[in-house]
Amino acid sequence: MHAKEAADLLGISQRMLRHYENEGLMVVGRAANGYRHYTPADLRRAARIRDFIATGFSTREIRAMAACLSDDGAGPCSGGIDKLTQKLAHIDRLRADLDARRAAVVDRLGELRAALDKDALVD
Amino acid sequence: MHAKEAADLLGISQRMLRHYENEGLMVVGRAANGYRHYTPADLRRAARIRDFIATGFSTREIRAMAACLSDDGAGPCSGGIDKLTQKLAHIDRLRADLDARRAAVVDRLGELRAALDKDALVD
DNA sequence: CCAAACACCTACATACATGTCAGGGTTTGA
DNA sequence: TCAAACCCTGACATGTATGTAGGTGTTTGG
Repeated sequence: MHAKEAADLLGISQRMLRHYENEGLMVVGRAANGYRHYTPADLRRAARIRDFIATGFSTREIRAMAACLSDDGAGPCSGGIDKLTQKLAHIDRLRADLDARRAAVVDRLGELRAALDKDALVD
Repeated sequence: MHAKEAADLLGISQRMLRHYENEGLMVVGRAANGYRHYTPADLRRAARIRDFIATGFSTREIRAMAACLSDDGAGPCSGGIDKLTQKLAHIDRLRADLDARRAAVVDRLGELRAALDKDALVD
């Protein structure tokens, strides 16, 4: 599949897709006319890169754990496990935090609605 | 507590701690001599910011959240129920996003560990 | 009282994600 | 065949995280 369709599917810009290549995170085949051709495997790899970046990894870090990117990424990805585990801790802390804050917001929303209802009665 | 101790506890640099302040993510009290004084609440807030940043959120995004999520956020959030409801939707999307990301990371981690175990058997 | 350790601030520097524009080729449908 | 829609490369631009260095005041242990 061509660049635009791939980018649209992944929800990122063609610019970023090219960026992944420039940074050595993936290699994409070309058609005779020089156009990039994204295979399903390419899409999965790009999606992983996208998620890694969205989760705060730099291209440098991602490159260092390239083995974690391929579908069959069994290889020496052990360094990646540590980093991923660390990242999990961050995410879990955030989740707990968001839960607590969400509860607080829900509470305040309840208060405000109660106040509005009371006002409505007075009106 | 002073800057160095706080930074060491949080595992970040004093530079970043100051950065959080410059970006308007937190306000830190000062002693008479001008030295910053970090309270336990400051430390918790800083830890949250640290985690948000480590997980790929920008100070801009964090700032936008802080305005409507702080305990006393009735002020800046006086826009009322609409804004809060909007924020709530935002938070819920974030939660869903973190859930998905976490699940993906857990899956990936499982695959990698399985692969390592298999390698161990062969050894 | 002095030196080491810390604090403060400003500012320059680097790395990276991303956008966008320029200039130029290719595909494709009407 | 012509225009719209794509593709490509390269370069410049911006926002943000983070380090580091220079210059200077403060604390504190010996």
